[in-house]
Amino acid sequence: MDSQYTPLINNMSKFVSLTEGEINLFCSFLSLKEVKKKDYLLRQGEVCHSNNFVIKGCFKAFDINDGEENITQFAIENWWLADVKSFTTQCPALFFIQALEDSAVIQLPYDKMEEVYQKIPKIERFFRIAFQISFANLQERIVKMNSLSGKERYKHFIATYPKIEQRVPQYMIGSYLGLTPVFLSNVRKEIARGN
Amino acid sequence: MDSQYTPLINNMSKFVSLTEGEINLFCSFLSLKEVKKKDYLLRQGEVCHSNNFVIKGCFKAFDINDGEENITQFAIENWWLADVKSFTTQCPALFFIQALEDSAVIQLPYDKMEEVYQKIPKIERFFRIAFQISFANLQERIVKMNSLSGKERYKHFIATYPKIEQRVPQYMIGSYLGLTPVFLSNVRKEIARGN
DNA sequence: CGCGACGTTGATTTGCCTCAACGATTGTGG
DNA sequence: CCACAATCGTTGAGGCAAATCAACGTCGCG
Repeated sequence: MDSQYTPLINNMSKFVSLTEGEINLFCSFLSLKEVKKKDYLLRQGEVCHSNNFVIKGCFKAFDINDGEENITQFAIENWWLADVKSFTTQCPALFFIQALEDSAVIQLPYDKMEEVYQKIPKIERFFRIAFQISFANLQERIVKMNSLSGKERYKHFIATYPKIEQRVPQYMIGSYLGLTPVFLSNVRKEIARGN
Repeated sequence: MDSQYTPLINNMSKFVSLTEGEINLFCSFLSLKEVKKKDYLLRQGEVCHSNNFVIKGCFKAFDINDGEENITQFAIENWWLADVKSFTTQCPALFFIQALEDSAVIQLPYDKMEEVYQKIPKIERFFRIAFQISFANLQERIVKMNSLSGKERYKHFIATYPKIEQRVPQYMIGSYLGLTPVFLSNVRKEIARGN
């Protein structure tokens, strides 16, 4: 086992231990997709046909409201990324997903999920755990959105996701945090002097 | 099968179909807990030992920040409720969970989860689906928190959760939406005249 | 080189909060 | 069964955090 899918297998081995046979079978459902900078992995209104695991590059997931883009998620190497609602129910996607760098993802297609779960129940276990943890993380994020000021949210972000802070423009971090670029610039100036 | 656990079994049958034997086995892991109005199902700092399914009454989940309570979730009949992070990792809970009415929940204990998943894999499938959908819903909630004004968030809330709006005080809905009672009162007045 | 993308700065505006006071309703003990 | 205290919602005045508007400097890139 030393394929292009190794990073994904390593990620899953955190929660489930797959046999050689299971790994080979699982990999037969996967495919690799490269996405050039500024290209879209998904557009609002389309159906999200696959769950994606980032092995290279960086993405943003966002919607557009009154012409303003509103980022809800970043994803870099070893993150899963999808419009989960659209992927789950095969309804039109709420989000655009766009590459911020030349990127690559491993794709797990919706129409193979039932077969995957049936043939390799450990995969369903993996996603049970992954979604459970992801849910807990979103809950914490909501708490912070409601209880912290803009400056506090920014400080928390750069402490929590230093790798993202280095790779994406400030104004996108602002969008993720619900702050304008102008305000974020002022916050950064304040922080630069001692808080 | 016509026990006190029927509402829970009905809820789970939306996603998985259990045999008579599986139902009986599953029910052997459950217990019923009554919670009087204003009593706590969980306190911040405690470990969340069970996942709870509300069969009667109403709860709020909140944390306290600078003495201000900050509600992140309501739960009424047929909702699941837990501090998911604490339940998952058995770390100290971030949330208080308090009954707003005389209530009752069915409890599924953490230390039985592995056994349940092993003996009844369909249960793990159920929670995979449930957490996946819950995750999608939280993602949508974050989008709305970032893109809607206070008035819009309130209008969306009462349209989406009319039953909760009728049962809990306005100021708690405000807390859930990140708004003060004073501001919410003004918003309601505006809405009462035609928007 | 020239243009677009990005960050910064200053001036002004606004959405929402804080503070304070006041009804209305509910509940509770005497 | 009444008196009194909590609880909850409302109203008005004033204040602050963050948005908007506008202009400008810098950098990278076609």
